[in-house]
Amino acid sequence: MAKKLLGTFLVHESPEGRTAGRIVETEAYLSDDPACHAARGETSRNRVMFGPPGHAYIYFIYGMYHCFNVVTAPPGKGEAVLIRSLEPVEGLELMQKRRLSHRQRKHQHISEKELCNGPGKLVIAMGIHRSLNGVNLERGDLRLQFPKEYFQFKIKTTTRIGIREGAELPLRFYIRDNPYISKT
DNA sequence: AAACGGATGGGCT
DNA sequence: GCCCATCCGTTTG
Repeated sequence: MAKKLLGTFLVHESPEGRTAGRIVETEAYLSDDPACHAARGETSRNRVMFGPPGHAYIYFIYGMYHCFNVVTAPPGKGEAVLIRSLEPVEGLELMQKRRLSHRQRKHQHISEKELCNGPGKLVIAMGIHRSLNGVNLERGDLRLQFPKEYFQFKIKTTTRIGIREGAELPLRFYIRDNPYISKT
């Protein structure tokens, strides 16, 4: 599913406006994987990971940021895919405004490449709020939209970023040669 | 260009 | 009390 989500569009219709991006980098977190929040059973934080697939799992990290995931396993299993980078497609000015408001030096410009090239960054740029934790991504303001036309790309597989346990597992995927990746 | 440390607070043992 | 699926501004080479 982490590979299958590459190329898919993430769309958010918010009161401020509409933003959209193409998913270009993902990581899988599996039920038997020590880096997975769900690996040691259900808690109040990871509850939606054990719910139906196609819903949003959003969690708070490092005291300042949120990460957005898609639940990808049948109820009870506890698996999700972290969305790590988007290629900005729509609402770039709104993305810019949201990103700048979270910075100290607010006059500086953020390049298109850096708008959504990281899990914390894309959550800010897309205006994804913690209140969207658990929503169905098939319909609603925050949704996944599968592309109407297929286009070819090659998938690069690497190890995941920012974890200790399970760091050797090949569970990070990105579109090869895409310029909007967090780290190559 | 890379390396480093501070910010900042919820989750879990 | 330690850990953490991160980002940013500053320092160093």
